[in-house]
Amino acid sequence: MATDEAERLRAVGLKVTAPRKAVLAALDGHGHLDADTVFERVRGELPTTSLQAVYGVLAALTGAGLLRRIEPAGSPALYERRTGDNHHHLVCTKCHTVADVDCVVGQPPCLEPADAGGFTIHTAEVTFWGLCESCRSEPAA
Amino acid sequence: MATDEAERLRAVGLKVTAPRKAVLAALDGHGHLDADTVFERVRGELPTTSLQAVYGVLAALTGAGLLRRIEPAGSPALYERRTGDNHHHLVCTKCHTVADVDCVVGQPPCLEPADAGGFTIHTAEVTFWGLCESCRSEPAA
DNA sequence: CAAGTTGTTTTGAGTGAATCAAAACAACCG
DNA sequence: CGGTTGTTTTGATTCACTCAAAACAACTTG
Repeated sequence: MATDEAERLRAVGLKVTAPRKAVLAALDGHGHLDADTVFERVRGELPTTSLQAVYGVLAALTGAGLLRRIEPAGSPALYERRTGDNHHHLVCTKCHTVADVDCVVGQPPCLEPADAGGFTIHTAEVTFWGLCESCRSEPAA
Repeated sequence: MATDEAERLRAVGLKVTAPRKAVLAALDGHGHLDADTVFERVRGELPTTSLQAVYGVLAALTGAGLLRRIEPAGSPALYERRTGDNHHHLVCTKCHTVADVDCVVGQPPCLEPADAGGFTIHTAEVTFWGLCESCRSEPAA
């Protein structure tokens, strides 16, 4: 549905613009994209869009809770459509591919530290590092 | 002990140099420092050291297992002396202060994902986000 | 302990990712 | 349809980090 994106934008009180719809569409179904890749996809159907607009849109959508932003060490920031379901990530140490994992144990936020050291915690983020299937079967670097 | 650093360098097969000893010393006791802060501290007692040397040293020591490097979203890379004990981190969403927490549940690596999705996992990294004590008592931004 | 080899540090330039700012523009309200 | 508010474009800039070549210092060997 083409208006699906417009709906979601309105629902969080954001103005409906072509770049915003295009960014939402670009991230649909596909897992984890960096700003540059989103930019390329958006350009495909909306060639006047600038990279800065994409950064602005990604920031707005992340702020509004429509997107989640993750920043695995060694990769540029990645954006994904799954939000609010407290899933976590697997990152390949070789090719930096990212996959989703569902919540590791129990209820969100999944974990409580033994001692919070005076902090008021609101989020727990878990990143698993390892080799993905295709990198494991390739000759070692 | 001034030779303590030299010992540790030799133990992992690295040449003993003044910048390396100074970097190890700069990180002693203090929790989590970025490259620039390490650079400033090293400069204090070894004024000819360049920032690039610090980057090189940090990379060498991290590679040798003498330091651990963490990269919380929104902060430059931080280095710490605790390694191999599988502890995790608390990061303040306001001031980006980092504190240590011990392993959350059971034995290292603390967690196993429900479904590894074909990945061969070797590390689990947990980051807790929240407000530190002093940021909580300050007026909100 | 002097010379050579290897690896480190300096010096200087360059990159990628992201941010900032001002002007042109478009969405939504009435 | 006109005005206000917020978005996007255009262009420059920053920050953290990396690359490369030449000068230099640590450990080894004779």
